[in-house]
Amino acid sequence: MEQQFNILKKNGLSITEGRKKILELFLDAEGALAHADIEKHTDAAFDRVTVYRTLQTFVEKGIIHQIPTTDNAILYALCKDRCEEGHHHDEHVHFICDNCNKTICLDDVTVPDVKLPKGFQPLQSAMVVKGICDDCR
Amino acid sequence: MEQQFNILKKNGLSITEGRKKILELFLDAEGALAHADIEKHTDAAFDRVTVYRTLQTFVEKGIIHQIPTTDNAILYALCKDRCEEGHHHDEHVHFICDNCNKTICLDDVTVPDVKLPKGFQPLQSAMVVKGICDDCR
DNA sequence: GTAACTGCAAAATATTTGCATCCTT
DNA sequence: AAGGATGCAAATATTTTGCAGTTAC
Repeated sequence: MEQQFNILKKNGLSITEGRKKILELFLDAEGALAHADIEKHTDAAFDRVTVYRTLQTFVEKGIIHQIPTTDNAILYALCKDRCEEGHHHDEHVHFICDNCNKTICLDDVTVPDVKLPKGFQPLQSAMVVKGICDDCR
Repeated sequence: MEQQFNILKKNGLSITEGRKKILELFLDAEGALAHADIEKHTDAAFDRVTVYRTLQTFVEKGIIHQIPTTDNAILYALCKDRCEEGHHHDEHVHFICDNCNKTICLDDVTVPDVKLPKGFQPLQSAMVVKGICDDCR
């Protein structure tokens, strides 16, 4: 069943090879992907620039979201149902393994609310835990 | 009182102009600084490469820590007492204002523990909240 | 004096932009 | 046919590395 097709259609995007392929990667991926991962997995079938533009489009449409990291490499991961255009609800925790370096979306672990100082209004929060993942111990 | 001097001394680093100046910036700064901020504030008095190396050294020594962001620009901020060499305890929440774009260390807000799935061993966690800061409402 | 630190040059990487061409609708 | 998407080339920006000269201790 062409899930990629539906996602693109629903967001008013043209159905193209590149978009379908990149979307497929995300659907298949366990965790999050960096720009470099995508280039690697598509085997240079698409121009580097196209990958940049596709990722940017997907983020704008709310199909994927960005995950903050401390190593100058933005990670991207599929949004779940609650993400909508222009308004992400990226409320699950991400785990980055220090050993295998994979990033895993812990969909079942929600980001806890924190009490902010007076005057701070939260709109979105993200949490990244580093450590050793299940596979690497 | 030469606080910069003490910090460098304590960490076994040579006292140099560049290090003192960059450290001073962090001590004065409200929030976190990006590499670009530092270059701007030092008015090109130091080589770009020196800034990179100084920041790297400070991170290694546990004087500053990196803050994850989603915009391909690592932010740095002074560590508090609990950071030690090679082992950061960056356990407070960071707030990024959608309006003024400043990043603020909420030193009093600690990152809550989350219950991870079986097999995942946490070593370090970071939390970033985006929204509107106190000054911008 | 010696080891550590810095600046310069240059290489390696990463990202953005403009434009002509091709594809989707 | 028209607008959007892609590829290519090139401009920018960012980060890393090597080495020679300088500085802190």
